[in-house]
This record gives sequence, structure tokens and C-alpha cells, in this order.
Amino acid sequence: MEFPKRPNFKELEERINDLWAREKIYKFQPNSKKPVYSIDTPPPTISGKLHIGHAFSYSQAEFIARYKRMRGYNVFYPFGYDNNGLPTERLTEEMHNVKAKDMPRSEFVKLCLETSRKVEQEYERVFKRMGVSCDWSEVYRTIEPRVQRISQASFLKLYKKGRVYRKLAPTIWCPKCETAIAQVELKDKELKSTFNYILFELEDGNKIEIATTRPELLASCCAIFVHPEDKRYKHLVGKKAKVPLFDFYVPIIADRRADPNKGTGIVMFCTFGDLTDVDWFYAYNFEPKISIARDGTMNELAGKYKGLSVKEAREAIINDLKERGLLVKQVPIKHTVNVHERCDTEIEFLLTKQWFIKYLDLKKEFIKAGRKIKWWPEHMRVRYENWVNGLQWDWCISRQRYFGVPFPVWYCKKCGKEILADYEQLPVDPLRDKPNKKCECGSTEFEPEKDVMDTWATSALTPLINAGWDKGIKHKRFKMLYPMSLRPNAHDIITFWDFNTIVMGLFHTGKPPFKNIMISGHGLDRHGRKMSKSRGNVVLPLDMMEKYSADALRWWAASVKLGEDLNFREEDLQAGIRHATKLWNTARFASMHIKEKPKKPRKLNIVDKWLLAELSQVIEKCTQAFEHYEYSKAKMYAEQFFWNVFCDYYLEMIKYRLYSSKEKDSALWTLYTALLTQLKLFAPFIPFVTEELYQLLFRKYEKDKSIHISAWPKAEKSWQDEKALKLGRIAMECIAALRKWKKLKNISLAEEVERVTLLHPSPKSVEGIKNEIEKTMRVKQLIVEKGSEVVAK
RNA sequence: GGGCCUGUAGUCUAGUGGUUAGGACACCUCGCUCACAUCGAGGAGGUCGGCGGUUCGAUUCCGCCCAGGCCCACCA
Repeated sequence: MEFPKRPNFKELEERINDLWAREKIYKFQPNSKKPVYSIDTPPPTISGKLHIGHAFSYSQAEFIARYKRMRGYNVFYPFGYDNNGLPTERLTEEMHNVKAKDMPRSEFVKLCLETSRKVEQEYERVFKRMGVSCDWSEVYRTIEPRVQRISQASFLKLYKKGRVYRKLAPTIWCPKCETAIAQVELKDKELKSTFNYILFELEDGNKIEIATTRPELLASCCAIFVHPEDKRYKHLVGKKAKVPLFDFYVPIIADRRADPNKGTGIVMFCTFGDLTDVDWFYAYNFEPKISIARDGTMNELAGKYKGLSVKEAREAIINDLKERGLLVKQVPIKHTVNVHERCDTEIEFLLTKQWFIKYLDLKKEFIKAGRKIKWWPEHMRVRYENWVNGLQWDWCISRQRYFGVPFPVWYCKKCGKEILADYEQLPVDPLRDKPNKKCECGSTEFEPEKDVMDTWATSALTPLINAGWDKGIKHKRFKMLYPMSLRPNAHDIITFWDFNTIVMGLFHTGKPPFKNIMISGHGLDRHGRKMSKSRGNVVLPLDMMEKYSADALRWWAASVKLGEDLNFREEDLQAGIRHATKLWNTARFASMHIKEKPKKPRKLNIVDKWLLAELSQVIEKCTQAFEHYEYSKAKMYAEQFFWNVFCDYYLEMIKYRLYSSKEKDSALWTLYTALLTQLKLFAPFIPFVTEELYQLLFRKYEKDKSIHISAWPKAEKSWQDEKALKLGRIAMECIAALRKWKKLKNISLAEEVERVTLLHPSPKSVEGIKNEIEKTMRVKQLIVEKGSEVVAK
């Protein structure tokens, strides 16, 4: 086959991608006898465009997949899309300029599905272009019927185990948009506000001073807190105080969450002013008093202030307090509040019924499960444990949204009882479907549950989804794939995705859902900031691959240690191009000499022995690195060997043998073997160019139809040769010294010199390799003597 | 405020209780030598964040501090 002088990366990457698809190189083999390596691919959120950060972390997991495949594993590497939930809703609203609450729900859901199908196709194009070696016939979507069935079945099972319950809980609510919102939709905003110092009367007539920014919530006051060690107020604990204007009594309680240094050190607890109030509500089981309605106006509980907006009520109440002499002072402050990121409205908390998964009693089990899993890098497990130890609430899994997995639940209109769907009915949409049976009370009238499940309640099931949990945990496929060998994801979702998945895995199988967790960092912009649309710093992987190549992008992604963030600078992509080009030229050089498969010679030249000894060390180091998910080290070892040993020295040293016939066989065989080995070491990182070179140069002599299913190199015992290693390294030193000397004397490297004396620490050992040094450096006679590094003519 | 991580030439980074701290980009000089000018050869550039401690010896181990990142908490 003709060997092109220059690579056309774009053309060859397209062609190689076709080859892989045609030959189904990455297809999982359910009937193979090879050991299985299963990967629980993170399903990217359908929220817009993929940026460099995605390319970065998906590449890193992908290196491992390719390595394991070459190690002889039957790699199960599915792909998924997380298109359930809020991000997809928002994208849909943006793209179609609609608002979910202004249109029929079914129509909105249809639009979301359409949107996500389109975006999925774009995503797939990008990942395929990157050479992500997933089995594209194993694709799931978190909104698809099969996954909905699994997610709902998970809910039913947990319900039957008593792990799921429903109770009143505060919900984040935007009074302007009149909708429940999720925590991710919040942003911080610094606002000016006023601390109002208000007098509360004790039963004995004494008065205490309380500072609050939200006097309009007086009607919602449930209790008053002081810090247990606050000497000023210890005597108050257990007493009662009268709420001004509304004249009802609330208890005074000691609690550590009351900060003695804030305001007066006495705080009123209302349902709900902020998140601390929510905390207290859970901790003390108070009867809530809600005085703000869904539209952000005051309700009946607020008495004469009913109908006023929160702001109007605040003013009115302050005025009334002033009139009665109950307002001591007002102090302006700046504080940060949570606002809805879309409309900048300060959020409120409403009390609604929510579904929870009960798991606080299992913290110890979660820690234990986390320790059964190998974390790479190891220290990432600490973050997991911190999270588990700090858990305070059960997991609220209901969301007042539209696009997501519905709860398989109805409520009896007559007696209010919860009716659950049968397994056979799943997936079910209670808004559309009816229960299979009557209520126990005989009624056939049902109210559907309108909420959808938290997206994490579904994505936490990906190992089960991938392993085919719906077919049963005794099924062959499930046993083959579960627990997953690897869960790869970035460090920001350890506490969400990894934690929740471990929870679900334990609930449903009693086992941790994976054996290894590989935590990658973030690909950031030049200045170390996350890429986002609003910042306008998004770099698209497709653009970069068009301009450079997929291999170049991957090479960049491999350049940082596992778990570390990496700033993206476009000029760094040159390194990948450079490396691929060098590899190309090396292969082209080899192709000029290799005309048939070289036979292993009976006796190897000392230089070839040295090269193989170096090579076997590199193989050993790369393999070790990969076994510890340290792809960046593997890349570095292979790269440094290739560039600084193989190209800079070895190739130069064997040239004269290749162009003559003296010991040519030994050089040819070593060249062939070393080059093929190095292509394999690089294959996980730059799969396209290594495949192209394999096809061009080696395919006709090797059995495997793709380098990516060929065997990972083995560090041959017979190659290890301490003596040759030492000799070769001295030779490198000698050559470097000669190069320096020629440069110093202004002699061209190509020019032959008569006689050089090289003073070297161990001249004897050089004898065996002298010939190579002479030819490489074009020296007629090389004399090596004991001494320092000086070179003379 | 808590936890974890990071801090090495202008930039990105490797690495180690012990000679001159390794590589890449950028920079300077020379060179189209038969794989490669998308290259090669050579060169300049570092108080290994700061301060203490352990040690014969610390960039490496320990403590404190400073700076940056991430997650969590706080934001009455």
C-alpha cells in the first residue's frame, strides 16, 4: 500500500471511524468467554451543547475502556442520555420560546421529547467523532419507557420495603413564576436589607429584643431560639414569649444553630423564612404556620395584612410596631439571599406533600459500601464519607415539575388512601392511566399524583438499567455485568450521582453497584473557570476537532493527572498534532525498510538488545500506570521513550545497518517489534492515527483486524538485559557529548571527522557499542578513555 | 466556618529524604544531514508558595501560615 508523505488527519479519522463501525470493533459480546469489564457511563444531561469539559472527562474514561479491551476484556461500554428533568425542560423552553406552565402538560412533554431527540443526535455525533468507543447499540435514555419502568419498579419495591414515605415538606417556591423550583435554579444575590429589632413580651411582663429582616413573618413564628451556652439568655429557656401584633405565645428553646453574635442573639423561627427555618422545622416537628400564599401575598393567617404583598406587609407591620413602641431600632445590612435565577425574585418556602426515601438510619452501611469500592484517586472517598456523615434529611424524591418519570401512584378521592400501580402496569402515567383495582373503600375515583421523580432517583439506577435489572437479578446478563467494573465521573457529582447510586444499589441488590470509581477533574477555560453559556467562554469540541483532530483533543485530555482540573488553551492542541506527525514519519521511515514480516534473528545486535530492554521497562511502567487508572503517567512514559530514546537515538543508531546489510535482520525485526509495540501503547490515547498506521504497515502481517482489539504489549522477560541497558545509556551519553562537541566546534552533524577522543567514566563497556556511535556521529575513529566528559579531536 | 485537593522557570506540568530538580510550550543560536522544517542539534531561564520543626542532609516528612480550586454549611 502506498504510504502517504503527510497525514490528512480529518480524512483519515472519518475513514477509520467508518472502519470501526463496519467491523463492529466495540460491540459487546454477550456470549464471549472473555472476562467482562463493564463501564457505567455517565449519561450527559441534555441541556444544550457539549463543551470541552465533556470531551475532557469522557476521553479519560475512554482511555481505560480501550486499555481493558486490549488487555483481553470483553468490554461493556454502553451510552446513555439524561434527558429527564429540569435541564431539558429549560432547554426546551429556550429553544421553542415557550413556558411550561402556560401550555398543556402533555404538549410540553411532547416538545421536550422532540428537543432531546434532536440534541441526543448532536451529542452522539460529537462523541463518535471523538472516537468514544462505546457500543452504540447499547444506548439508554432516562426518559424512555424501559427506564421509566425500572425507575417506577424501584419506587414500588422501596415502598413495599417501607423505605418510601410521603409527608408535608417545605418546597422552594418562586412567587412570581408561581412554580416550585429546584435548588439548582437558585442563585445568590447580595441585597440591602434591614435588621429590625423588635420587642417580644414574656409572661412575667419583661421584654426581650429580637432582630429580624423579615417582620412580615411574625404570624408564622413558631418558636424563639437562643444558643444553649449564651449566658445572657440561659434564664429564658423554657419560658414563653408573646409575638407582637398577633398576641400568641411561642416557646423559647435552646439550639446550637442560634448564633449569639448575630443580631441580639435571640432569633425567631418562622415557617419559613429561610433554610435554617426548614432545618428547625425538621428537627423539632413543629406544626407549621404558613402566612404567605402561592402568589406571594399574605393569607388569612396574616389577619389584617391579608392580601398585601410580602413587601407591603413588611412596611405595614413595621409601621404598626413603631406606633406601639415595639420597634427598638433599624439597622441597615447587606446580606446574600437566594433568588430565582430567571426572574431575580426572592424565593419563599411553601409546605407541600413530598415523597421521601428513608435512609438516615443507614449511614454506617453507606460508609461501609464506600470502602468496598476502590476510589481512584483514593482521596476522593473522603468527600463521599464527609457527605454521608453530614446527611441530615431523608432524600426528597418528588419534584413539582413536568418532564420526568411520574410516580406510579394515585390517591383515592373518597378515603385519601395511596394506591400504587401493579408491576405489570409499568411504565404508568397516573395522569393518563387508571389503577388496575378499586380502592379498599370500594371507590373507583382517583386523584393522580402530578409530581415527577427527582432526576437522580432515576440516574442513580444506571448500573441496574445497564445490567438489565428488569429481567431479574438472577438473569445471566445481570450476573455478568453487575456490579459494574467501573463508574467514571467528575468530582462535582460524587455526592449526588455516586452517593445516590450506591444507595440504590444497596437497596436493590445488597451490593455496591461498582468495583471501581474513577474521578476525573474538569476541563476549564484558559483562566480556570467553568465553561458556560452565560460566561460566553464555551469552546466546542467539534470546532477543535475540525481545526486540529480528534486525536489532538484526546492527547490534550490525557496530559493531566487523574482527578486534576485542566485549563484549556487552544495552542496546547498543537502538541497532539506534533506527536501524531512524528509517529507518522517514524512509521513511514519503517515502511521504507520493512518489505515483509521480519523474522526474529538468532542473535540480536547489542543496540537492539538495549532498545528492547528499555522497551520492556516502558511496557511495565505503562501497564502498572493503567492498572491504577493513571492514564497520564502511561502516556508520559510512552511519549518520553518514543521521543527521547527511540527517535532521538535508536533510529539514528540503526540507520547505517538498515542501509547496508550488516546485521540488518536484527535491526529490522527490532524496529518492527518496537514500533508496533509503541503504536499499541499510544492506541488508547490517539486511536485514529495508530489505527491508520497499523492498517498501513502491520495489518498484512498481523492477525487482528484492528489495533484496538490486538493484545496489549507484554514486557518480555527475555528482553530484560541489565548489561545492554547500561551500555545503551552510556552510548546515549556519548552521542549527546559528541553532538555538543560538534556544535561547539561548529561542525555539521553530517560531516565526518577523522578522530575523536572521548573521555568517559567506563570506557570498557562502550567497546561493544562503539561501532554504532561512530557511524551515528560520523566519526572515523572513536577513542574512548577514562576521565571526565571532555571531547577532543 | 468545615472537609478535601493544589501551589515546581513566562506558561503547562513530572518527580524524589541525598550529586548539576526531568519533560513540553514559548524564547535565543545554528542547521533543509537520504522518516520528519508540523523537523533536528545546541542554549538561556528555577531561592521547588512562606515560616518553623524532624534529620548528617528536606522540593520531598511534620506543624503553622498565605494563595487558588472544588464540595458542604452559613446568608435570623
